[in-house]
Amino acid sequence: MRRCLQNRTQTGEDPRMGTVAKALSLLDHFSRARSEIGLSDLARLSGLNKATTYRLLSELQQGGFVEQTGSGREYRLGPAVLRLAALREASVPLRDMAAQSLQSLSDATQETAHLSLLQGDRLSMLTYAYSPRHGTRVTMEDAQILTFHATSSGLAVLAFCPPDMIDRVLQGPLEKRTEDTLTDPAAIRAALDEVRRTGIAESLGGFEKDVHSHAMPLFDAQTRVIGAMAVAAPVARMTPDLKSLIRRELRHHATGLTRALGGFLPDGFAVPTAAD
Amino acid sequence: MRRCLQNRTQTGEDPRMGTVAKALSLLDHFSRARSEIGLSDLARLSGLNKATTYRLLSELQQGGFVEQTGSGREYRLGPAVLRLAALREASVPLRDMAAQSLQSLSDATQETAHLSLLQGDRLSMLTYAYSPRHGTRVTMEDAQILTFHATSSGLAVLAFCPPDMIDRVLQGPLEKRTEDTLTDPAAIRAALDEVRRTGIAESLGGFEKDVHSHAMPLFDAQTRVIGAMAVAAPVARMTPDLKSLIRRELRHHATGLTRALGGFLPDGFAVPTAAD
DNA sequence: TTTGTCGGTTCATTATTTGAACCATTGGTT
DNA sequence: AACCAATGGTTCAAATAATGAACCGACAAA
Repeated sequence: MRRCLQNRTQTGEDPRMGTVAKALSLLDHFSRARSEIGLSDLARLSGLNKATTYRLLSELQQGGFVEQTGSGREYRLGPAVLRLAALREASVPLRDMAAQSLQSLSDATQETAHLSLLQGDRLSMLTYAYSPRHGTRVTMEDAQILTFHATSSGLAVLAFCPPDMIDRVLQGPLEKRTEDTLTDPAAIRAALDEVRRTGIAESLGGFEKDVHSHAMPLFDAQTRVIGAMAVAAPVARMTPDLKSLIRRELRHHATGLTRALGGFLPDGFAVPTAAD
Repeated sequence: MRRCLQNRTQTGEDPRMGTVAKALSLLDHFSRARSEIGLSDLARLSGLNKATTYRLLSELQQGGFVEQTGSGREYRLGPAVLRLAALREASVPLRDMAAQSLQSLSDATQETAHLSLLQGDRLSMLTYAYSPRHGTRVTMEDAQILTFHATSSGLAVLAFCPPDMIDRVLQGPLEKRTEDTLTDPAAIRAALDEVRRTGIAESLGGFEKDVHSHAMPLFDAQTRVIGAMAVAAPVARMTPDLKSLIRRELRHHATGLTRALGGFLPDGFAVPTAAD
C-alpha cells in the first residue's frame, strides 16, 4: 500500500525555510481575530508537525516572544515584542514621525489618514489619524493586513515593487471585496502603470464600498518602497476640490516623510503636474 | 603550537540553546546605546561563528525582525516588531493599563513612577510617568535593563522568583553601582526576606546615589511574578510622611494593576500593616 | 604594496531538528 | 459511568539542517 505524498506543505509553506524562519512564521498566525492559539491549531495553521511546533513555541516562549494564556493552555504573543518595539522606536522613530505627519495630513484634509508598512510580502497598517471635523469618518483597525489589489495603499506600493513580486501577487488569489474590486491581473497592471505615471494610487470602493481613497508610496534610503501613506474619505463627500486638495497634501506629506526617514524618491518619480 | 580552546562560549551563551533561541538572542544585543551593529561585531558579541550569525541574521531579516541600515552595512531592529507589538497591545493592553496606572500613581505621589517587566532572566523598563509638580525629578530611560541586586524593582521581582533563578543571579557578577549597592549575596538574601515579609522592596541609593525608590512586584494568572511597579524620589525629598504615602499608593496601584491584568497575588502575600 | 578589517560565501562534518507514535488529561455525548 | 475525540506534551531513531574554518573581493589605513 503506497503512502504517497502524505502531508507536503499543506498551507503553502515553502519547505526551504530554515528553523528560525519557521519559528518566526508561527508568530504570523496571530492576528486581531485570533490573538490566542492552541498548540494543535497552530500546528495545523502552519502545516508543521505538532512536536516541531511545540519545540519552536517553547523556544519562542523562553525568549518571551510568546507566552501561555492565564488558563495555561493557549499561546499568545509575549512581552518581548514590546521591548523590541520600544528599541526600534528609539533607533528609528518612524512611528512618531508618521504620527505627526499623519495628524498634519488629516488636519489639512479633514479626513482619515493612515500609514501602512511593507513587511516581506505583507502590507500592514501601522497607524492612523482621524479628523475630528466630520461626524462620519472612515475608521481603521491597526495592524490590519491590507490587500495589494483592493486598496489604494496596496496599489501604490505594488507599483514600485520588483517585477517578480508583482507576478507573485497577481498569481495569488485576488479576493473580490466589493463589486468594484479589481481582480483582473491585466486591469491591475494597467492601474499600476497609472500609479507609476502619477505617483498616486486611487481606489474607489475597492476595499469598502463607500470609501474613496488615495495613496502615495514611501521609500527608503535605497529608493526601495517601504510602505504607503493614504487618505480615505467617504464617497459621498468627495468633490473635485477635495480630491485636488487630498492629492496635493498627500504628495507633500508623503514626500516629506520619505525624506524625514532618510529615504529618497526613485529617479524620475512622478513630479506634481498641473492636473493636481 | 597548541591552539587550545579558542572561542568557547565567550559571552556566557549556554551551548544548549536551539537555533531559534540563538537567533532571538541576537536581538538582545541591540540596545539604546548600540542600535546598529555590524555582522562581525554581532558575531563577537554573541560568541557565535560569523557564518552562523550571518545565516541567522538573514532569516531574521527575511522575517523583518532586523533590517540593514541605509548605508547597507550594519543591522538594526526591523519593522516586524512594531506589528507584533501592536497585536500584543491589542490582545493584552498591558502598556495602556500600565500607563494609566502609572500616571495615577505618579499624580498621587508627585514623584516618578515606572514599571518594569521580567523577560527570561532580564528585567527591563517598560514605561514610566513623571509628575509635573517638582522641578527636580528622577529621570528614566525606557527599555533600559535593570539589575536585580541594585534596584528596588529588581529586589521586588527577585524575591518572588524560583530559588534556582535567585541562585543564578546571585552567582553572577554583582556590579557595585554606588557605594551603597548591595553586593554581598547574604545581605541580598536578607533583603529578599524582608521584601517577602512586607511585599515592598526598598533601595536607598543603590542604583543612583541620590535616589530612594520603592517597588512592588506584579503577578500573572498563575501567581508568577511578571515585573514590578516602582516609585523613585530624590533622597533629599524623602520624609516619613512621603514614604508612608508612597508605600500606600504603591500597594494600591500595583495590586490593582495585577488584578487588571488578570493576575493574582500569591497566597499569603504581605497584607498592608499598620506600619504603612 | 602590505596589512587588517569588513560583509558575505563555501562545503564537508556533525549535531540538531524532525515526525509518527505514544502518553495523560480534559470535556463533551451518549 | 463509560466512551470518544479532542487537547497539550513527550519520546527516539532517522534524516535533515546547522555549523565553522577557510576563503572571497572590497575597502581603508599604514
